Amino acid sequence: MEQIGPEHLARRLRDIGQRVTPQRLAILGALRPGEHLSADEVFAAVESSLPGVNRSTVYRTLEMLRDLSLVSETDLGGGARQYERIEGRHHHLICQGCGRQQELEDALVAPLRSTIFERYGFAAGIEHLAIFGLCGECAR
Amino acid sequence: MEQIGPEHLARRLRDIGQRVTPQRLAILGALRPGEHLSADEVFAAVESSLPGVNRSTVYRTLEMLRDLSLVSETDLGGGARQYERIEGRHHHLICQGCGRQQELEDALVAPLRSTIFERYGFAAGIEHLAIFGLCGECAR
DNA sequence: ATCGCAGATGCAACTTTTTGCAGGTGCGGT
DNA sequence: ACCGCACCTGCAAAAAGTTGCATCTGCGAT
Repeated sequence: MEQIGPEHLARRLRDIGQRVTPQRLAILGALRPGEHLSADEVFAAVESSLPGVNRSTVYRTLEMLRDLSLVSETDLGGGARQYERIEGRHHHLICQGCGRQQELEDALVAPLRSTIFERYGFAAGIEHLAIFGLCGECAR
Repeated sequence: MEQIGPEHLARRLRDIGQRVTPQRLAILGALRPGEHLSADEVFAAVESSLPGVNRSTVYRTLEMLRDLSLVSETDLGGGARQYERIEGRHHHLICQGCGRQQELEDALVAPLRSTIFERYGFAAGIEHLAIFGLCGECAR
């Protein structure tokens, strides 16, 4: 059971050589594992706890957090991308027929990661994959 | 060696129950395997061969072609998504350190597709994966 | 060949995301 | 405790992508 607090986040940022700013704490604090938010929703949440924050700061910070693998960014083609704090790898199967989503355990994806490393020496991230296709029902 | 012409594309569209329109032929015709274009570049190309086409038509058509797996859509985080005609599956390894791209054969990804199908009965597309991470050089 | 209509397109407004730049601020070094 | 400056942020404008609606058009049925 991991407790997350401002100091925890601050340490995590500092550990990876990033500056700790109120904006970043607020943005990271607005995200939690298992909850998908759009950039705009993040903005709204941050705005209430720290008025005056700019949209572009939210976008830039989310981009940075994505690059650091602290946050996943997923484009479900629905007009706005979804952001989520990463706490352990997981993936989604998205049916293009009915739109339903299903979680996919990382165990199935892990072999791909290792194969890629063996074959290319490439350390693949693959923190959060969005795999599109057709579910059993819709395939018929 | 596959020859592609307007009639070929038309047949392909009709086969999957889609209407054949000059706009669609032009858009599909502007794309070719191995060449990544942004939506705007597609628009420019189409515009010259078929003046008056609207941007939103380009976006809507690209979206449809993506859903039909005729075209791949990839977000390389560089401001605009890249589109490419699919002729056989292939994937990319993208290094977040140096930005270099490397092709990844589908053979390595195919097992994931089958595992997902066995386990969930889900027919995954995965036509064109963009996998981020660190190449051998940058990992050091 | 013609008709009818579901599906496509053009248009315009709107939302979402990116970018250049000027000023502000965290934090390592003193 | 204070300085300096590289890194951040806010701002404003532009670029990229989406949507609602009225009109148009491919194509199956007549």
